[in-house]
Amino acid sequence: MTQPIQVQWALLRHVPVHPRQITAAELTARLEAAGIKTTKRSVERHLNNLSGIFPIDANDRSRPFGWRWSKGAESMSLPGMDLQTALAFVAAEQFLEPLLPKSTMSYLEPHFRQAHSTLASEPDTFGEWSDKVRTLPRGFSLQAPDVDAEVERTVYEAILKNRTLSIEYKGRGDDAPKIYDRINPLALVYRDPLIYLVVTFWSYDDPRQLLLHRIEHAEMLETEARTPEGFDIDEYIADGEFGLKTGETFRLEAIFTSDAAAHLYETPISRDQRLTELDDGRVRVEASVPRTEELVWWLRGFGDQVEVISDIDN
Amino acid sequence: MTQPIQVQWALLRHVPVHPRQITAAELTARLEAAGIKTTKRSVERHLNNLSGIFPIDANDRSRPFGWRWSKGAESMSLPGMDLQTALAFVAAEQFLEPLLPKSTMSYLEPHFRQAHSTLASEPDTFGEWSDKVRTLPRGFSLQAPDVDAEVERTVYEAILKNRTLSIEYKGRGDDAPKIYDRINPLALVYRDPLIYLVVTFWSYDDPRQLLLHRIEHAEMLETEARTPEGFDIDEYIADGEFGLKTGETFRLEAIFTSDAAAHLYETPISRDQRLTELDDGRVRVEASVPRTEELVWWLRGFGDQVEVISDIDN
DNA sequence: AACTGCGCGACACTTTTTGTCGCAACAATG
DNA sequence: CATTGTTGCGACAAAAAGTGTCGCGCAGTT
Repeated sequence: MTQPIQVQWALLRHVPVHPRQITAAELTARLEAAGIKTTKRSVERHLNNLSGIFPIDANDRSRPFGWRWSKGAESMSLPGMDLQTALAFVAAEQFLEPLLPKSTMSYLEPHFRQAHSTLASEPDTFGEWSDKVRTLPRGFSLQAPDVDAEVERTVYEAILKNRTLSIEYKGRGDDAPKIYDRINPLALVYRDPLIYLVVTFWSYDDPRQLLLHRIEHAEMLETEARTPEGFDIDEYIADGEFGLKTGETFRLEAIFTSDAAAHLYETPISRDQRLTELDDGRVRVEASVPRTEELVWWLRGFGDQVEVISDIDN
Repeated sequence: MTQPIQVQWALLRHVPVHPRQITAAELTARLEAAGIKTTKRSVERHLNNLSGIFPIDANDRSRPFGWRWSKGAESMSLPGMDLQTALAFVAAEQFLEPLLPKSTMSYLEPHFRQAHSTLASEPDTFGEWSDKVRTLPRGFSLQAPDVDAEVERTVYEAILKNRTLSIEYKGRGDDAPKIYDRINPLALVYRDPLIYLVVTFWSYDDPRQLLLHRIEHAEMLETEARTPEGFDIDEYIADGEFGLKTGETFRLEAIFTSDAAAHLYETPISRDQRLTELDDGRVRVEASVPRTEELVWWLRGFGDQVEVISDIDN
């Protein structure tokens, strides 16, 4: 017979979070599949028991009771979070905030909360940890649009299960959403605060991009999605579809003012970067880098603090 | 009497990860403090038991056995990770990779691994999830320096416990590290892939910045650290110490080419942004934004695709 | 009104857990 | 090298918890 803790542990792991739920019978089957043999009755008893210790509860509106983790349930990690991990999470949280839409962040929220409470409960700490940690993201941050949580859930599930979708999509400038039926989700591309869904319509083969936050409603269909022959997300991106054409590697030569060059000592452009201080105090930089839009952007950002010698515009 | 699962759970939470360890006696005390009354013997028995189910083991070299989570122990979260959370972690991982030094990322690693295995074991999935998710970080990415793991651990602990440090620091251009004794760690600032440690030396009051990856060795001392009167990390940053002076909010007016303006429809500069399409197809943008370096950088990045009308240089 | 599926109490039985005691192994000490 | 204090752990009996099975009664549904 399996040890009770094992059973309980398995149960805790198989109970889903709030909106979803699972019946005792289903749980019994899952445990069976995982190699743990029990009866439904025992599962019921365990669940009742555990609900007193962990934030899980039964939804007794649906007749075969639906078990689930309570709404605001904290995440608990094993092994318990240590100080370093907690700080890493705090930094991650601050960096990600402008990069991910709120709804996506909300899934990480329990982990961030756990990090906070770990730091707060660390013995011998003095003063507020939150007065001591800051993140300064580089770059200008734009306002992130919100993604509908339900849409996000459905789309994610469809893409992983390779199913077609029926969606209501409101393009820029459209007054009312249009309905698209039988679209094939191919890939999900996170671009700063935007999430793109790469799809094909119907039985067409040319991939299109949809913005996740413009999808107003989504429904997963039963039909399996069709991926056009030879589609490869990396190739698709490399083709410049997201304005990110990756060119060949070339030798960049530029002269930076000493201020502008300062951080190149800490964070080189490339592994083979060479810095030479010139007589006038400026710094000559040589490095092999791929010819990308991002590079051009980066260099332009310096304004007249940098003089580019090699031909970057191609 | 407390339920056995509660005891076991508490034990699992209090056992530290590999390099650190804890004795059965100490654990008993901790549980006692947490309101769980048991005997050392029971704790021992539980630990022995749990070690068969979870990756925890006893270091039997030290005489009072030291219990700990095994070296490569996977992280296990409760509630179990669902699909959405797993995808959020994957996106987070890809975004953070260029932003955090390796050693910091390594603390998040177990969670990323858990996300991967969640996605891999999701039932009914078709094809590889990793062929379907990509992140395109904006901005040019530089090479991140590595931080010594031991240094990171020590510094983090010292800053949270408000203790002084003794460090060996090798400044840029220095041949050999210099030793600084009795420095007071004040704050930790994450700046893209760099981590700054804001400190004061000795009994001086002016804060200085050290780069974490330039610290070659660190030792936490017993003495309590001294924070200079009135030090506030936010003020310190706002003073422009990290090249991020935050100016007052002003009205930005600029004309973008329609290509460059495209994403402003999705991600506005500010909540009050107003876009007007001009007769020549270009787009006039008006928005209230704080006058920052980052803004100037961002605008310069567009090159001649944008014509700035308001005076941004102050 | 009859039916059906489900939660749950009850029961007898099995397995775990618990506190206590004591022994053997070990480490440090004189 | 004997000694002394500590530590892990086996043993044991009592207490508690977990298990499989059965069947009653409560809600929806037909």
